[in-house]
Formats: sequence, structure tokens, C-alpha cells
Amino acid sequence: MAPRPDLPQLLIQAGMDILDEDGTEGLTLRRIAARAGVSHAAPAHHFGGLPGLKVAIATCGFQSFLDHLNAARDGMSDSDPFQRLLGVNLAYIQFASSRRGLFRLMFDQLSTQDPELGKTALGSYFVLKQMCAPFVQGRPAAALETAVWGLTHGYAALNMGQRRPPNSPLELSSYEAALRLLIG
Amino acid sequence: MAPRPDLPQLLIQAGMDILDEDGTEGLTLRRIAARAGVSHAAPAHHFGGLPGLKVAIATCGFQSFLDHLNAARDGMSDSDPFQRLLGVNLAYIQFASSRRGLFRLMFDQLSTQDPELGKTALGSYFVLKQMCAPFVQGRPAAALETAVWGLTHGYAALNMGQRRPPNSPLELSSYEAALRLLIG
DNA sequence: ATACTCAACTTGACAGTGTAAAGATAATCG
DNA sequence: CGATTATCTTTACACTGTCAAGTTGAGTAT
Repeated sequence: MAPRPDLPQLLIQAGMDILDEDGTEGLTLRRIAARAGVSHAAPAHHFGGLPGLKVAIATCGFQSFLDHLNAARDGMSDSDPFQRLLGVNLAYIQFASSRRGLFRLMFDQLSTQDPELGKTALGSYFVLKQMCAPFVQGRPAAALETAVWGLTHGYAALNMGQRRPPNSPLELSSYEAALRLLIG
Repeated sequence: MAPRPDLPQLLIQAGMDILDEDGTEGLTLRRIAARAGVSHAAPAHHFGGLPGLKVAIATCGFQSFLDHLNAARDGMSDSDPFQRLLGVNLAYIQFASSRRGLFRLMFDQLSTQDPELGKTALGSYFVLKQMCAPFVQGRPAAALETAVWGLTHGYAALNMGQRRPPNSPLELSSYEAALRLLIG
């Protein structure tokens, strides 16, 4: 039939909507296609199959993730390095909490070793790396970055499991204390 | 037909084997049943359906996880508290690396809020809590435990993505340095 | 001992899934 | 203008989880 303009992006967006509404379980090729208004075989032409489409959604997800982190960084009036690092990392955790399905898919798909996906994902790491820079004082930078990254990601991942409100004060203050210990 | 003795445990074990061999994708109800030597409808009698079976596998997985951590703790001759904490946490990371499919399923299923699953999972937390105890010096214990737990889990989760050999020296030394920073 | 009950398991059917092959249509290019 | 090619649809197939109905076998009450 008539080629839709930019159907790939439409499919990716449909997939993201489904992820936000129904989680990873609801993400099927046929539902994505139906929501985009095309037949169930249309996606294969652009992404090869469901695995390829998932990689594309994950890549787009990492792009949104990066935008989210950048927005948090640039939208902060505070100039204290710790507050800035904390702000970006809270954005990290908040993204994982508010977009559970997408977040899960993103890091699941990392194991596919897709080059473009990996490159996009690395962008988020550089933001964290940048925010960590003020605290590298003679110490090995990689160790500090890995520590902060691991702590933040672990906190985000563990927090995702529970169906707690995104900004439970106890947990967030606990994270802040941990981060303080780490960069001390 | 003749009731198999302890079919539930047979099914759980079959599921674990499939997870170890083919990962999360290969874990289907029909394959589990076939491997256990029963018809595809047999599992429903014991677990309700695939979701229930997955919860059961995850629960059993957390039990194995706990055994794994306990074995690491009890099999250490070292008496230095840091080395003991490090040893248990490396066992945590090693389990995640060597049993990717099971580990992923375990923490995925946490969101089901199943009581027994939650209780079993909490057991692993207590081991970490126990190993952290020597380092709580007036500081709030929960913050330190959350920090160590988050760091370790985050490191395990991120490490799972890459298809790196389980004990890549750079990454492990990086983790050790991070842990040192944290408990300093 | 015999009939009853009931849990365990099988069989068969159904809607839904991803993928592959073949056909239709529209845009592009020679 | 005609041919070609990419895009999309249709159709078919094997596989999935779940449900309903049937079968079997062990235990129980009378």
C-alpha cells in the first residue's frame, strides 16, 4: 500500500507508548503494528523482526534517557558540584521509576551488543562521568565513576521492583547519604 | 495418569535448567513441561499457570542465591571484615554473571509482590546486612547497607549486560576500590 | 470389599504470538 | 510511458498460554 512517511519512527513511538501503558509483557509485534495502523508484517521490512524493533526502541529509549539527564543538568540553578551530581543521578533514578518498562527493555537489549545501541547508551555514561569530574582528586577516575554509576543504577533497579511511589523520602535520603559516603 | 512424586520441584528444576541453557527467552511453559516429562497442562495444577511457575522458580532461585552467599561467607578463612564483605559481594556478582537468566528472572519477579518470594529474597539482604555490621560506626546502618547493596547490585546488573568474562580483573578491582570508598 | 470422591494428569481446542512466502500497490527511474 | 523496486497486505504455519472436558488412580467411608 501507500508507504507511510517515517513509519519506523511511528512504530518505535507506538512501542514506547505500549511499554509505558502495559509494561514489557504487553510489547508484541502485532500490537505495535496495530497501534501504528499497519499490518503485522510491516515492521519486518524496516527492522527485520521483533528483535530488531526492540533494539531500535531501546536505542531511542537511551536517547530519551540522555535528553532527560541533560535536561536535569542544564535546568539546575545550583552551582554546588555535589548538588549537581545528585540532581542528575536523581533524574536517572526518576527515569527508571517513571518508565519502568522502557528502562528494563533498554538495559536488557544491551546484551545484543548492537553497535548503535551501545554508542547511544555510552552517551548517558559520559554525562555521569562529567558530573563526577569535580570529585576525582588524584584518585583513579574510572573507579569513582564505576562506583557512582553502579550505586545509582543499582538503586534505580532495586527501586523498580517495589511498587513504591517514585520519590519515597526515606529511600531518597538514604541514597543521598550513600552518594555522600562515596564521593567523600 | 500416575501422580509423579514431587512434580512441582521437578518443574522448577526443569525451568532452572532451561534458564541456564537458553536464557529467559527460552523459558516457556510447554518446554518446561516437556523437559519434566509431563503434558503441557500439568503445571497449571500446581502453579496456576506460567506466572505462578515463574514466581516459584524465582523463589527457588533466591534460595540458591542465599545458599551461594552463605557458602562464600562460611568458606572463607580470612577474618578481616573487609575481605569478608568483599568475598560475599563478589559471590553476589559472580552469581549474577554465571546465572544470568535466573538472576534476571528473580529480580523481575520481585514486582509481583508475592509474599513468600519477598521473604526469601529478604534473606539475601540479611547476609549483606550482617557483613556490613562491622562498618557501621555510629552512622545510620540503613544508609550504609543500602549503599553497599545498591553498589553491588548495580555492578552485577551492569556487568550482566556485557558479554565479558565473569572475572574481568579491571572491573573487579574497580569494584573493590569503590567498595573501599563506600565503607571507609 | 465395594462404591464414591477427588486430586493429578492428559487430550483437545482456542486465541494470540513471530516469521516467512507470495501477492498487490504506489513511487521512482530509465 | 513502461519497468522496477521498495513498501505494505494477505495468507499460512508452527509455537505459545489457557481453558474445558475426559481419564486414571489412590484414598476413604460405609
